[in-house]
Amino acid sequence: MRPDELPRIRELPLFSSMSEENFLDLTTAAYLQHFPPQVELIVEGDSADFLYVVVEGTVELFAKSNGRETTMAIVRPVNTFILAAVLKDAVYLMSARTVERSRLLMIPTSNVRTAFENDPKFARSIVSELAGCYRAVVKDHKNLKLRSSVERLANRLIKYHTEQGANGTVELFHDKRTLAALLGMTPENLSRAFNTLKPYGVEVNGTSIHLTDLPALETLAKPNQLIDDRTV
Amino acid sequence: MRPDELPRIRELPLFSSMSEENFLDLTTAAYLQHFPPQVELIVEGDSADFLYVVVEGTVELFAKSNGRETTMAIVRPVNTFILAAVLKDAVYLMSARTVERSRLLMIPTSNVRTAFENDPKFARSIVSELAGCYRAVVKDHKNLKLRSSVERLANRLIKYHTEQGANGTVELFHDKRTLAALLGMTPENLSRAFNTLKPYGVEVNGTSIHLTDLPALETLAKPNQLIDDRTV
DNA sequence: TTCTTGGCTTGATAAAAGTCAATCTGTCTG
DNA sequence: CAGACAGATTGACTTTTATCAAGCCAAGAA
Repeated sequence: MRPDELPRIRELPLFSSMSEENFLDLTTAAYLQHFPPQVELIVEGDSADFLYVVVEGTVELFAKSNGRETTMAIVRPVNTFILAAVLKDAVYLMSARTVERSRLLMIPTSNVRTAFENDPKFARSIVSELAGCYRAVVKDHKNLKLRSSVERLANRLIKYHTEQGANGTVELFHDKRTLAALLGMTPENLSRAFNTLKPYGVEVNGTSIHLTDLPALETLAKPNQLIDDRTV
Repeated sequence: MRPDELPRIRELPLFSSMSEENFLDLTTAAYLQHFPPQVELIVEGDSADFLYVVVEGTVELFAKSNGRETTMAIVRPVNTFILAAVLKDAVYLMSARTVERSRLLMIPTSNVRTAFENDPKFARSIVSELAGCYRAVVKDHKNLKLRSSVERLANRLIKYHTEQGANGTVELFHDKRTLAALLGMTPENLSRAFNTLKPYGVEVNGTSIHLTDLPALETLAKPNQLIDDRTV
């Protein structure tokens, strides 16, 4: 890893409170690497060798069963993935691939666990990160079980809109087929869901979406903090 | 708490490796209490006051949104619930109610976090427990996104069958409406799904189910370790 | 016993979502 | 520039799932 990149990593919530010594132990063992788009980083069922941190780019977590495939999550900077498998020394439950050219920090499993034992503050950060991941999946699960596909799309648009500055425009950072899989529906159905939302002020232009009647959209979507708010 | 009950708690994976001193600190602050059936223990949105451990009985975790309700999980002895909310000092994402008369250990949030700071071995157990919870939800999510309702039922029956000794009989420890909600379908649809499975050797008798043709059922269900195996 | 009750099942129907095939559209490439 | 291509959309249709209403059945109460 280039030494000038260390400070950026150091600032991440996961690492900011640990001791300098333990941070160096972790990072000297780690790799910071570029990957081209569409590279399979890990395959579900393999044993966990590295903890991954997305420093730049986008990573898709997906899962397969019985010939079907679905997107589980999109990981953007700066976030980790497959932390739970690393901590349990278990096999991955999800596969991961890069969506675009990405820069990833890869920390060997054993170093993560050593740092966890030696540095109580790092242990605290790990737990906070892991609990956050848990709560994110619970929210996804509630979303899927309690809402129709049109409602999921509407709420997702409102969520992105808020996160992107609430200026009337939403930019999708992944293609629509991925959005469809993320929302648990087919691409065809996503198209139709967008049409259903047209009367509620949703104007689609490729990956750029204008929301011209947010109150109407919210009336339909009925957003719920305990599902849609990332920070809760 | 009665002193003769301490040893049983002590043996739980979550507590077995922590120091005697810290264990006593935790348990003197905790309450071990009986609850009748159908008591609402916590409500989603409330802030996390206690970590709960189901010592005896059954607890249902559920969530509501926009007038709809679904079962998120059934917690049986000996397991914890809402650990993530406690560790993040956040609000509950799920509500909980007793299904039958149950005995629960309630540990105040602040004591859990103190013990986490003071006892590295307890911290290790907490992380293992939390990672396990995370992986359980990921499996549930995969189950819901990658399978039809009949497949979910078939796999659930196989799972229970394995866990209960694989002797040809499965006993449901919750009523069918709860099973339906847990599997993400309506009670009517569960009834029909059981009918669909009749040709595959599934004989229903109230809450007791016989599996007379496991190979056929497995051919239909296509069980997947990375979804169905609790221990992976 | 008879009545009531709640959970379960069944049937008819409707809505939601998926599938398949065809078409469109913008981008890339030769 | 034309052609190829991938992603997106649309239409027709099927399957899956939900909804609503009615009936069944076993357990508990009078």
